[in-house]
Amino acid sequence: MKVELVQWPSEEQRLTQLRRDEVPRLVLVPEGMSPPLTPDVLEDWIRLPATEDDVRSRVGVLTDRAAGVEEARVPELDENGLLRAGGRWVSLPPVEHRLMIVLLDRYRAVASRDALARAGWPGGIPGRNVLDVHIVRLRRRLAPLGLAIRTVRSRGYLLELGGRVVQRSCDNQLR
Amino acid sequence: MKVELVQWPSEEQRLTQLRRDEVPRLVLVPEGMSPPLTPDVLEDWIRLPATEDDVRSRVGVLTDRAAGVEEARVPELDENGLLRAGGRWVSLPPVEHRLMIVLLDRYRAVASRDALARAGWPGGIPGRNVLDVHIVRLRRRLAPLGLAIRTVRSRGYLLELGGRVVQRSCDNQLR
DNA sequence: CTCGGGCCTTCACAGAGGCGAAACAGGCGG
DNA sequence: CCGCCTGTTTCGCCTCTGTGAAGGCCCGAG
Repeated sequence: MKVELVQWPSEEQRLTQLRRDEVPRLVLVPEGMSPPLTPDVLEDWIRLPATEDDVRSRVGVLTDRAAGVEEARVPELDENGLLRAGGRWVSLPPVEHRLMIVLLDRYRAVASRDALARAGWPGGIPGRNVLDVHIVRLRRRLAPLGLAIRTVRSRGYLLELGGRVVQRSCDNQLR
Repeated sequence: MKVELVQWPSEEQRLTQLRRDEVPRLVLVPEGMSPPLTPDVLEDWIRLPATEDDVRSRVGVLTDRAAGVEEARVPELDENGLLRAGGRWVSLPPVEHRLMIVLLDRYRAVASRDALARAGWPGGIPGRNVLDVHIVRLRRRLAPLGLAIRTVRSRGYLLELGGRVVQRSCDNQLR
């Protein structure tokens, strides 16, 4: 991911936004101004005036760290129905667990409604609407992890990284 | 933990040592010299000459990060039932001691109710509800240490750092 | 263009269980 | 006698799941 350069303190609002979106950023601090400090590993700052090499150095380190964070965002599902992604986790109930196995197996590709239905209900699908409902529930559960299930009309569903990590509320979901 | 100041490149060997020991460190880089770069979050560098304030700022951030890393360390339990975590400790009664051994063994992963029951009562589980009650008691004892036991419904429990993480179903809340 | 119908999304509800937690009782050691 | 540890009972909330029903979106037929 690209590292953003932020003027301080003139672009304070933009900095807040970038922090919330977990975008790596380098804050440019003019002489005599005290820097904004945070333990966030995706943020660094540099005192102006600075050489281009020094800026490049700090940007490079931030890029490496962002790559590590990105790596951690790849979801993993364990045998207990625990889904981990982006350093967070949620537990999935039995049905959603089975659905997620299929979605992860086809990660970033389409999982057909049929395959999902067969995986979720090996003994036969109870009702025509059940799958839809469970997809909705799964979506809500996945949102806090930054994952999203996209609909591919009349084909199936597709699991991928969501737009951005949504605040820990279930009300605002990404569509 | 104290942040070490390292001259570069004269103290290169010391820097290697500090990296290996995971000691937070700030590398002092003379003008014209390129800094040693690493994605390690416990290391930072600053270009000389620098003001004392700037050094203090970077040292402060490193201190915060080191505190975070320290906090995240796996809790330790000795054979006498003394549990240490986050700089504090509590003593655990026999049953809870045995439960905690299992929880720590599966730290941050699910420990099944079954495994916990077998560990807590090797001679057989007295009642069907005992485990729940002891988990509640253990929770209360662990809270002051910043540890939390999360429920993974119908599967077991999971020990992790307590605090702000809230994991609930998104479905039935707030109607 | 407009209408009708798939195809999805989401809400509301109810039954069945899992779990949480308080309250109570017995035992043991100081 | 008092305090701590342990087991038991009980009450009630919350979760999981399936079902019904009310739209919304898109596309082809007319």
